[in-house]
Amino acid sequence: MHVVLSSVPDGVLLTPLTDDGDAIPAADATAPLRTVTTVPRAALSAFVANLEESHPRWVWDDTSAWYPALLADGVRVERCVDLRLNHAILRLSSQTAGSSLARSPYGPWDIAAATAQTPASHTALFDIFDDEPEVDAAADPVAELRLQKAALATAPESGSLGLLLAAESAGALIAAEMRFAGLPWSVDRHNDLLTELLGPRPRAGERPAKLEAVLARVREELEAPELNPDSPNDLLRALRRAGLIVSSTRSWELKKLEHGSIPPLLEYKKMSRLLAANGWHWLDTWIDDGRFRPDYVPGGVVTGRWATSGGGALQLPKQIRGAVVPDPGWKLIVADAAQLEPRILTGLSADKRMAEAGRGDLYEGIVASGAVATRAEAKVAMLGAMYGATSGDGGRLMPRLAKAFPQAIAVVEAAARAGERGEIVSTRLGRSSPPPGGLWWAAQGEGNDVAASEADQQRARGQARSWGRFTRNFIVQGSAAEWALCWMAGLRNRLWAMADGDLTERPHLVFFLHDEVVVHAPEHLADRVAEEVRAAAADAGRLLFGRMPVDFPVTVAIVESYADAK
DNA sequence: TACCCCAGCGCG
DNA sequence: AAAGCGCGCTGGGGTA
Repeated sequence: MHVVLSSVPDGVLLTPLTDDGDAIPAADATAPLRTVTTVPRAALSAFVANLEESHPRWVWDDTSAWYPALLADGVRVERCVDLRLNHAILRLSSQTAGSSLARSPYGPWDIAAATAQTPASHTALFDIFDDEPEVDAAADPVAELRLQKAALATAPESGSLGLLLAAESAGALIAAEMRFAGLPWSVDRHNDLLTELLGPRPRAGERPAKLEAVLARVREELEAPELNPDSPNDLLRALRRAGLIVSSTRSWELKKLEHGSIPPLLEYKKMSRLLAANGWHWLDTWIDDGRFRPDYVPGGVVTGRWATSGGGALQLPKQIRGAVVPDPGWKLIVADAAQLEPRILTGLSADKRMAEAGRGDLYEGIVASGAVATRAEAKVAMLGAMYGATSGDGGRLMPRLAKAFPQAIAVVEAAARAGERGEIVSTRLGRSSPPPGGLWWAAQGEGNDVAASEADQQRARGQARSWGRFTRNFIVQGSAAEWALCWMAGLRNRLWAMADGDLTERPHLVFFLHDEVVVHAPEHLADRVAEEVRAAAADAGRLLFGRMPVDFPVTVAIVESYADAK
């Protein structure tokens, strides 16, 4: 059974539907909810908790708008349909391009997708709007659900695409649950780490002692007593005045220089970054009650990866991971999918030789195949293949990979060529890349014009290749994101089944980082959690690639601190 | 004051 | 090692 939730003036409207999206037949006396019902807001959680016993699929416009209030009332739900997230997938998927949904004008269900994409350069969707689209208060979730079901029915691979929709929605539940539970964070540990690395917390507006000390050395070496090291302009001028030839103040460029100012300057940059990004101010702002609660944004990246907003949750530097510690009597189980993206490529291409190389450590396997000499080379070559390296070590080594594993490399090359032509590519489960925007097509048009200048042609070629690198990576990164969603969704169910009680009394997910998860669990269950993590990974591999023998090994660490995991 | 963009760097 | 994917965040420096 589906139960659709929507807001009405006097509360929440609940519409029970069959799994096909039809009204519950009058003759069906077994349905737990048989008629459209209005429930006051204050009574919603209890009503949902009660109905949850019959395992319905809750349907709502936006999980992040509905679920936190339920969680706050102690209500965890098993399944949902997040209409906005699923709409975004169906709107763009090549598989549903002919559906009514894909052909309908842009409306309220597109807002999430459009706004999520505006900061990036992928403005294809947003180009369609002249202005911010107006929110249609009457956007009917029942009608939208039916539109989505009809769209899915037109998909040639409706099983895969349906799996993606379910996984995306499960991800939305997980995101809300992780925020609710929070990542256990020790303010004291964090403060200790900062004090050790930067010196004691300074008064407002002052630099910590250790920063001040290295800065003094930089100023002395550069003979620039007034230098503002945080201003790239100022710093660049000072470096040049000292006779150094530099084009920027990037660390990797500075590292190549021989000068007394460089070591303290690099130290300063490292420390100053920590202070600005994850210093005391961050601690005051983001840690509440011993928990870090970032705002996860499922589907926030075009490829289907999650984004976060606020707190920089996906960029927690390794330096401060020591502050992530479990509650007393609990453990952190940190699990990382080893070499996920190359293994995803193995599955996408069904390359048996690469699958064989991936029996153990994939990079060692590539070395053993004779393609390259060292593990480091194997890694660089693999990354080069997936990102589209054209020069450097990656560009040099990638052709050797193509020789040893032609089937796998052909898949990313084909995706790149498609992108260069402005075509759409899709992930394993059917998430499609956005089309290139109007500016891109305009540049191609100018470059192909008979009267095109050399510069026009170069610009067109450059942009075409750039879009090709995007589509090349899209199929791998996007399919990896799907694998990770399936992994987490499966793990979520397994963890729930391990114990009784509220969400945070059982083993539960507290962090997710593209190919890595952290579970917070009572100590006596930690070993079993580790097993479930591995089993869920194997399930995810089968969900995406069926009986294709691709291994997805997971490294698991049971630790007292996130910093202790590898 | 409010916003915008850039440079730089953290993560995968 | 420094070119090749996807992000978010900060402080500087500019404009309105």
